[in-house]
Amino acid sequence: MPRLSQKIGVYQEYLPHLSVDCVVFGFNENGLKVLLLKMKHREEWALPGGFVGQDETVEAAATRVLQERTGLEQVFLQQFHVFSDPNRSEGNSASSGDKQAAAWLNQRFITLGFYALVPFDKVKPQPDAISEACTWWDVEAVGSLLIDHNLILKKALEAMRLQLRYQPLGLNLLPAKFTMPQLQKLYEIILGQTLDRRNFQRKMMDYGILHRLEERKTGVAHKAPYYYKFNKQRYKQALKEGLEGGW
Amino acid sequence: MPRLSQKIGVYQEYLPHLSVDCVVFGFNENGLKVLLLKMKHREEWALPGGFVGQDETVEAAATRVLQERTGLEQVFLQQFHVFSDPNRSEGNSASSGDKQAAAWLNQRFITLGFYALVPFDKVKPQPDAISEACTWWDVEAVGSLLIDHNLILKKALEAMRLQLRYQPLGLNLLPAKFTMPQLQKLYEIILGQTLDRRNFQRKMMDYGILHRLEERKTGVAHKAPYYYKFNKQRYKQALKEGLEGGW
DNA sequence: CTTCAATGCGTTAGTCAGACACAAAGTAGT
DNA sequence: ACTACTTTGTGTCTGACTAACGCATTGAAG
Repeated sequence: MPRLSQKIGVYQEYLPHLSVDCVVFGFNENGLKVLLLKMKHREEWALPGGFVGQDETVEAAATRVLQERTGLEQVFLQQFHVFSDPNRSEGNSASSGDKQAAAWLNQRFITLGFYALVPFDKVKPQPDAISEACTWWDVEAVGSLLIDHNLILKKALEAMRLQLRYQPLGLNLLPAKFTMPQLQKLYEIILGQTLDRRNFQRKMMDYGILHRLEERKTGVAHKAPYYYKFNKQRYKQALKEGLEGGW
Repeated sequence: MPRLSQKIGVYQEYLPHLSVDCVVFGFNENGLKVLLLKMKHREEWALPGGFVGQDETVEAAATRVLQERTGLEQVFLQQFHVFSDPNRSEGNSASSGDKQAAAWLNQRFITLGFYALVPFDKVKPQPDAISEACTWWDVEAVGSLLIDHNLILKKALEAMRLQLRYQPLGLNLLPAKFTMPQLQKLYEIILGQTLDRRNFQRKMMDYGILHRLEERKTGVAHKAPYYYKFNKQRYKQALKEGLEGGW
């Protein structure tokens, strides 16, 4: 019975009771987006998720899930919370025809929440075997999600906005060369509020993680903005040490 | 992972591959302390840890571990990181006589890091079944710990100091009534730097989470300081909303 | 009752964020 | 080509907050 053992083998590759869920954020001019999956035979949409291999770090597992859904190799990934309510999957028993699959899916799962920041326009959302769709949703327009995924999304948003206060952001979301208005738009969309153009520029430049190029953007209406790029060394340093003094 | 705060022979009560480790911080006049266990037949000290029950949240598991080691019921507990390097327990195979125990302990473990803030003088450290000692260590004096526990401790310190910037702290570490110098000492010890007495007082009072009592401390040399207590309602509100504006 | 260390309260200078003004640049329409 | 309009680059002002420090008060010790 090679088929059966193969199937069993698939799940045996993973650690039981443990899953990862990824809140994948992207942004375009219309707002902050999150990548969601529509499961077959289910009403609700869900966060892309997966399991942890026997010999894999949880970061690697999340990266793998992300690679499969978005095609992206290098993304900014951050673990932010562990969700472990024993009843979190209440009322969501799996109804697969495959008994092995059903048994696996009906376990109690403790899930590790990750959020990722990805370049919206470089992502080609791809559904997995058990999904019929995989698309971007406006964060504001997300309805009722599977299990506790609404809670996971909410926590991810909080964690990301908090992190924005003391860590730089943008290296993994913007092109190598970008303009100040682009960067500001990113911050505004993530924070959900408008910011003063001039104060924003001063603050960002004072952080010392940006370098202005001589080159200006061409082909745009009105005054051509300068291009900027991140000083990656200082950027990484700021990631470690934080941006603001505090005490 | 030869740390075990539970009885032998009941491993099926726990989820496999998953553990919790608690970095328990306390403080006294001499500095910031961390609670460590000395395992039997082992050189290194270790963080108190345990496993997650089949029907238990990870927070409940950490709380249970803490209760067993410190006797405390209500503590400030915070999850801060998941440690999942497949080789993290490299070179630390369990050598228990109990084969069942050895099999359990030699699993690969993904551990959930929690840090706790507890009132130093109310704790009665108690070793578990497989430990010969459980005592406070000065954070600065901690030597080489079991497995990756030095890394866990380092990450916990970073997470706690970061959290201090935008959340109030002290409710769970200080007596109900305390003086301003006491509170300042706490902050100085946790942050690892001295602070200006007068500016500290102003800043804390401006947060609006403190209430000064009429009562003054008695029996002290020199001028008697006022007692303060936390306004618990505002304190909890500040925990949720954060202390500083940012953007 | 003098000394002394610690506390309570206040003052000043420097820094930073927020709000806004104005000049420069580039496109589009006439 | 000229004007109108929009967007960007830079500077200024004000209020709030932080850091640094001065000084009087308190209470125990000698």
